[in-house]
Amino acid sequence: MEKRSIIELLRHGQPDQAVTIQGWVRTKRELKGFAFMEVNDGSALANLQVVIDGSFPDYEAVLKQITIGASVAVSGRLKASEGKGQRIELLPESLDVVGGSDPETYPLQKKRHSFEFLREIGHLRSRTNTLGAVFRVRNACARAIHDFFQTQGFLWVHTPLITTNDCEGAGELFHVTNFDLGNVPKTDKGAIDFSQDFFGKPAYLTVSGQLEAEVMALAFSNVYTFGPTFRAENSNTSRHLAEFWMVEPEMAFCDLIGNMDLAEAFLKHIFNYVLDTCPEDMEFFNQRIDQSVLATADNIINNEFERITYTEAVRYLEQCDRTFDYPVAWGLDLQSEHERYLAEELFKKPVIVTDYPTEIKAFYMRLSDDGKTVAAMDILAPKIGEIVGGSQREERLDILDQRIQAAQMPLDDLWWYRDLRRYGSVPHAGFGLGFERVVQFMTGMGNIRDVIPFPRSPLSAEF
RNA sequence: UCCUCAGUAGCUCAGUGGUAGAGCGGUCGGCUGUUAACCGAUUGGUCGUAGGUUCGAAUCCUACCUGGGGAGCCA
Repeated sequence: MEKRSIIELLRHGQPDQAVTIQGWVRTKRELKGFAFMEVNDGSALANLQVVIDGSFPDYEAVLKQITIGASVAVSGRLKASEGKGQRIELLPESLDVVGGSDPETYPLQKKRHSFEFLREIGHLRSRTNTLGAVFRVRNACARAIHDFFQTQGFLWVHTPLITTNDCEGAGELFHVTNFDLGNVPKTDKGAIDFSQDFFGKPAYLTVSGQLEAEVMALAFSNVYTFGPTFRAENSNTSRHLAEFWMVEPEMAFCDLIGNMDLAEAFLKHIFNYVLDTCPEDMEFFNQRIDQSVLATADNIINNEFERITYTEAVRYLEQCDRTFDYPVAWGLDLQSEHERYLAEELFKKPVIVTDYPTEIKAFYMRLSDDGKTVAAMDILAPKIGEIVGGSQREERLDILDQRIQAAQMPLDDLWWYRDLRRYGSVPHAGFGLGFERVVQFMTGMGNIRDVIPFPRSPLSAEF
């Protein structure tokens, strides 16, 4: 008998087919003279129902071992189900309880648990319907990302996780050191002597692969990074993690329009791919988590994103009949409430806001001819807020240097980045996309800690 | 980090100054097709921690810890 995944049997299994399955018991229902056991192997949201007849060898003893969470291997024949709710079921000829599970202490029950509780049992929560669906969708998203870029000839480049460059401009950094923290070398003046540290200078976990991605784009034309990034911000929200994954494409010979076109096509592709490959999981989210999930996906796929400039956005906000907690004025950054109004209420779909004031954006963004704005773009999604942030990069060395100095950053540390503008500089652009936020947006999950298997956030890194 | 709400049985919660409760789960029993099965019984608690007020505190006060929601920062 061949081992089969449960998803394969649920979709294509035929009556009388001899199969072996391996998985974990989700639930057991005993009746007079026979019992139902539902087995899940993670391949699908649905379980395969195994019907154990009272005549099964050692029926009583076997049934006692079949508890929620136990692992089992079952061989037998499929048959058309007599009951409603499933097309086929399995009649066992042999049934091994591979690993038992004490029902007195196993924390998962046949009922709905709060996500807060499930986070406390991070090693077991992936065995639940919701988290299982989340991580299958997460996998599909990751595959869609590679699929999108690879078919368009982008090179996946691996940028470093450890960096000695502390001026990437985003957030607090985690230090990387092999110092004995109880006995850190000091200079004569009492400062930490980083010359004795592993890299001979301060090192950090990266907050972005963008600058290195630019290096690679100026050799391979179109590249993307996809990997973890780290922020030591003390952010306690449902949208922030200390360790999260980011996708950062970078295109040479590309301007802001090309950047926006790519970002929009990219998001549409991911949604299309997931709807295509995880229909049951998406249906589950739509029923149990957020009843707008499928409509949202449809909205993304079938509508053009609204494109407005920052200046227009400010005008919309000033003219609307809403009162905001934070002021709206040209030159001030958009607040969460403003972004939500634009995406959720005014346009009711993703909005791309472009051409932000120079002062509120990073040094590497290209200065526009008006001298007041930069070629930046943010994609604002309903409920999630900023899901994509990107820009055309400043390719002119003299202007880049002015911007670096205006940001009070040392030119020397960025010598290699500036060199890119000295040798074969080209207009280029790219964006960053928070991977977990896409999964959040896609699934409707309210807390970002529930769309990554092992979330890291302030005071929390247990599993 | 700020604002705000919460912490009581394994889980979800009720109990707002006077003998610690329910549902679910677990266990035992019943039931010949169940679907979060159903029916009956039973099990289960240092009321987040430390102080304080009071004859008496789960309940009121203070501090701290942890978690949720919102904000800032951002992706």
